[in-house]
Amino acid sequence: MRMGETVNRRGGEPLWRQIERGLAADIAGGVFPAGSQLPKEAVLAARFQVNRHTLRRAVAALQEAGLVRVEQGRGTFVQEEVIDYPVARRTRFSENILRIQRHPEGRLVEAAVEPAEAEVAKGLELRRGSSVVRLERLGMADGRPISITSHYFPHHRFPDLIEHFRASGSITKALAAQGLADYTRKFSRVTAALPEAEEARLLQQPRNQPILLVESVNVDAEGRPIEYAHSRMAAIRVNLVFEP
Amino acid sequence: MRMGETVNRRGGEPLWRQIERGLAADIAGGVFPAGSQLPKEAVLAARFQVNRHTLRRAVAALQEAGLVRVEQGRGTFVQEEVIDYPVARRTRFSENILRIQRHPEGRLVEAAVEPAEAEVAKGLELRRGSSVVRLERLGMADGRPISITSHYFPHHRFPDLIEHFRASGSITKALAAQGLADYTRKFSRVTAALPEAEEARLLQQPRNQPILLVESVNVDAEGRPIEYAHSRMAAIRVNLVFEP
DNA sequence: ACGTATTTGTTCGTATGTATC
DNA sequence: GGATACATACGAACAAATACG
Repeated sequence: MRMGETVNRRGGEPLWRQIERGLAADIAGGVFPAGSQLPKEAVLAARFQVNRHTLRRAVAALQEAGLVRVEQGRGTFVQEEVIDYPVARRTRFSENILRIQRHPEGRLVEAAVEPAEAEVAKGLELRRGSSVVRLERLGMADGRPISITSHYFPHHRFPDLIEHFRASGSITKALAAQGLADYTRKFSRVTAALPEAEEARLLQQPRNQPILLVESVNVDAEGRPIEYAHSRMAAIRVNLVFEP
Repeated sequence: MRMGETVNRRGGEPLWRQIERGLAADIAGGVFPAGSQLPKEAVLAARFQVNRHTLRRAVAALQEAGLVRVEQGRGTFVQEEVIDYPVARRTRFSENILRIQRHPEGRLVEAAVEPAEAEVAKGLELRRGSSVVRLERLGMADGRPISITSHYFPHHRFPDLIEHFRASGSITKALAAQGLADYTRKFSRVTAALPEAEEARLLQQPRNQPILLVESVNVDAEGRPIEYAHSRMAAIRVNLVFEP
């Protein structure tokens, strides 16, 4: 039998507090991994041999402490660790993730050359319909999906970007290979929405948890826009941190 | 009978385009105010005396143009105008709203002196339980609620802040009256969530539309934290814009 | 937790007008 | 005129998401 499945009814310590400790230990110990669903209240109550009310008191304490998230009608979930994702003048995905001591990974979802939509053209200061390179990328930290980003670049300036990206797996390196030494963030525009089915699937998150929408433009040393990007980030896993 | 309720089947112009113009005019004219729900498809189709497909084609065009938002199972809603709320080193609510040519308003929801919670204490670099002033404020632009913000200040440094705020209605002025000439934003941390019932009520928004959570710290000229703030902003109405 | 009603989304099929070669 | 392609319009049925008791 696992630790924490019995309660001491004599020790003077409230039962719910013992259960709280037990569950907290299970979460910390990886018995219930981050993001996973806890067994339903009735099962846990039976396991600890207490009334459901007592169990609920313990879960309420865990929620207060930020360890779990209770969703009415769905269940109780282990709260994921939230990543502080820094956004500054020089914002590079891999560097950012490494900076916070995590393992970055990127997966190319799609790559294409296509005419620019209105938004993209505006961001890149091109005429609508101009040829742009689009890279669709899933960003991960420690194996968990963090962001889906659509990157757009002017095609005339970076004609072989897709090949370079495929070779290096890094946008910064691909841009360097195309002759761009450095670039900086001009602005970021942030809002939130509920994800489309496909976005929720890629980000491995429920559809009723919001995502952060980040629109941004990067410019070269002369201030000319070289990238327009549109990111969707899992809000349960990410805090965007802006330090001026 | 109102204009735009009949279609001309002879003029050569597609029916759906006439309907699109009619609805767009109704929205612009305030017949359907921002945020309101349009009559359901069947009703509109009957009103224009066309098939539901034809009506849907018109609504699709309106959605493409960003005038409405269609939600399966709920209905079609007039899209609210989105405010670009700038966040920079010097971020002042009223100045920001004025800068984007809108009329700012603030309503004090609550004011109190209380012991600091863990988060607040950390942000203000105080010991937990230290006395802090809390101002709960609803920010509005052109009469529409934009944000609910909990402002926290060290009580020992600003003992009469509440009175000064009640007198001037401005945090900047109240701080000035307490001897603080200027302050700047140290960082902003952004995430998103679905609103509590009370938050949705104050922000006059549906509970299934996310809010932006902004945690921020302002510091004085010497870099000492003077304000910790926790904002909840209606994501359908606000874009946060960060320019480094 | 579950069923029912409401509302939008999708997919058939059919018919008509218009522009092009 | 005829053949073809395409956009427009209507009808019916079913699927999917949501709201509500």
